[in-house]
Amino acid sequence: MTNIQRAKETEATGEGFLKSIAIDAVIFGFHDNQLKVLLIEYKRTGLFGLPGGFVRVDEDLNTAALRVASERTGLTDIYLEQFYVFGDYSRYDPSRFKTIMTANGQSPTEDHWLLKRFVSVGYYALVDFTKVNLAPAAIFDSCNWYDLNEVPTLIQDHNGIIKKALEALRLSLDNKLTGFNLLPRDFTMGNLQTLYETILGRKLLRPAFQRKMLALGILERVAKKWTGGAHKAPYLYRFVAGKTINSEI
Amino acid sequence: MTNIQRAKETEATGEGFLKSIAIDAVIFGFHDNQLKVLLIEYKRTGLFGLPGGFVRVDEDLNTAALRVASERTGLTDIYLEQFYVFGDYSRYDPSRFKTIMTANGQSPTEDHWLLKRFVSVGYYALVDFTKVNLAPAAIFDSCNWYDLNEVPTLIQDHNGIIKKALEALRLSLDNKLTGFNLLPRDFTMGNLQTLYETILGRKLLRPAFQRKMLALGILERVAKKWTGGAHKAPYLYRFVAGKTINSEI
DNA sequence: TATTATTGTAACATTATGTTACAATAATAA
DNA sequence: TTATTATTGTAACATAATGTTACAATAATA
Repeated sequence: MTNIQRAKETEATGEGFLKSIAIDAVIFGFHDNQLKVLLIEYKRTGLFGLPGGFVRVDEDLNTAALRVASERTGLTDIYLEQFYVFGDYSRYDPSRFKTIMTANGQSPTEDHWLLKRFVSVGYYALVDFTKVNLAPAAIFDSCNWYDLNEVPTLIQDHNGIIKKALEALRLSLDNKLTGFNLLPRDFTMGNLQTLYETILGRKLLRPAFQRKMLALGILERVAKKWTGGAHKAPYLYRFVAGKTINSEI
Repeated sequence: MTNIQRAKETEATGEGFLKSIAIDAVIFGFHDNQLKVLLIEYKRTGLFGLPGGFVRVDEDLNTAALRVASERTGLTDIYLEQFYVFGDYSRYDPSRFKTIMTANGQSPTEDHWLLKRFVSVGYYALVDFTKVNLAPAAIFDSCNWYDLNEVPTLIQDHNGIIKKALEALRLSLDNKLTGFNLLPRDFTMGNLQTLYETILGRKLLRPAFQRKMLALGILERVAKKWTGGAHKAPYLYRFVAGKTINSEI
C-alpha cells in the first residue's frame, strides 16, 4: 500500500478522501489461549485507540477497511466483517485529534477536515496471530497486541466499539464458522475449544464440542502432534474450505 | 419532523448535512399474508427506489434513519435496524440525481453536493402495516407498498439492498424475535406462522411452530376471534414485551 | 343438525445436545 | 523397561429439542 503521490490524511482539506466517514478496525488475534486486540498508542499523549482510517474517493469502503487492517498487520488476506456504524452526535470530539497533533509539534488549522464530525464504520478483523507483523501507521503512533480483558481506557467510544465487535463475533461464530480465521492452519481440537470458550465467555463440554465440530464436516484430520506433554498426543485438524454450512436456524 | 428554518437537501452546498453519507431504508410491512416493501417513485422519470435521506450535522445517525422512516409512514415508534453499509465505488452514479431533478424542471449545478459520491447506510424498518399513513417525501416523488416478489427494477443497487435486508431480517427473526413488529397488536397463530413462512421463504410445520412459539413465553393469549370462517375460531395472541430471550446458540 | 375447514394439542419418532465413563497413549519418573 | 500421569478420543446413555402423525374441538355454513 504505497501511496507516494497520493493525498495524505493530514492535509487540512482532506482532499482525496470521503468526508465525514471513518473506519475503525477491531483486529482480533488469538495467542496463549487468550483473545487479543490490536491497539494503537499515540506517542507522547498516553492515549490509546483502535486502528482507523479513511476512505479514498476512488476506493471501495470494504477495500479501505482491508487497507487499514493490512497496514497494521502486514497481512493481505484478512477476514473482515462490518458489524456496526457508530454515528451518534455525542461521539464528536475534536479535542482528541488536536491533542495528538500538538503532542507531536503540529498544530492543525481550525477548519482541518479531521476536526469535523465523523461517522465511523466498525469492522472486525480475524487474523492468524502467528503470521502478523505489527507496524505503526504513522510516526505518531505504535501498535501492539493487548489481552482482551486488559484493554486500557481508549479514546472516544472505542471501548464500546470493541464490546460490540465481540458481540458480533459471538453471533458469527456459530452461523458463519468464522473462528477458524483466528487459528493457524493446523490446530488441535483443544485449541479450537479454548478459542470458542474464550470468545463465548463460558466453558463448553468437551465431548459435545468435539462431536459437533466433527459433525460439521469442515475439519480434516491431518496428523498427530507431539506436543511434549505427558499425555496422549492430540490430532491436528485443518479447516477444509469450500464447504458452506447451512445454518437453518 | 418540521424543519422550517433548517437547511434543505436540495441546496447545492449541502450545508447542514454530513457529506458523503446517505441512508437507505428498507421499510417492511405485512399485509394479506404478503411481505411488502415501501418504494418511492420519482415523478416523470419512471424511476423507482428506496426511501432515503441524509444526516444533519447535529443529528445522530440512527435518529436520521428514524426520521426518514417516520416521514414516509407517519409512525414515530418504529423498529429499525442497521444491516449493512454499501460503500462500493461502483455505486457512484451522479446521472440518476440529474435525471430526477431535470425531470422536474430543475438543473443542479455541476458541483452540487448530491452529485458527489455517497456511502449508504442500510436500515431495515418493521412496521405495522395497518397503522401506516404513506406520505411522499418531496414534491418529486410518491410512495407506495409493493409486494416483495413484485418489486420493479430499482435505481442503483437498491434491489440488492432489499435482498440483503431480507437476509438480515431472516437472521434476526429467531435471534431477536423481531417478527412481531410486523403484526398488529393482536394476531392469530396462523398470522404469525405465515409471517414467518413468508420471511423465511419455506413452509413450517404447524404443531412444531405453535409449540415453539408458546414455549418462548412471550405470547399472551387474549381472546377468541370470530373470523367468519366455517371452522373453529382461533385464539388471538399478543406479544408480551419486556421479556428478553436468551438465544444461547 | 350434519358438514366442513381449520384450530389446538397430544402422542410418538427422530435428532440434537448434555453428561458420564473409560480406554488409548505420549511423556515423565521410578 | 515399566508404572505413573495427564490428557485425548469417543462410546454410551440421559435429556431436551424438533419433526411428524393423528385426532378431538368448534364456528360457520348448508
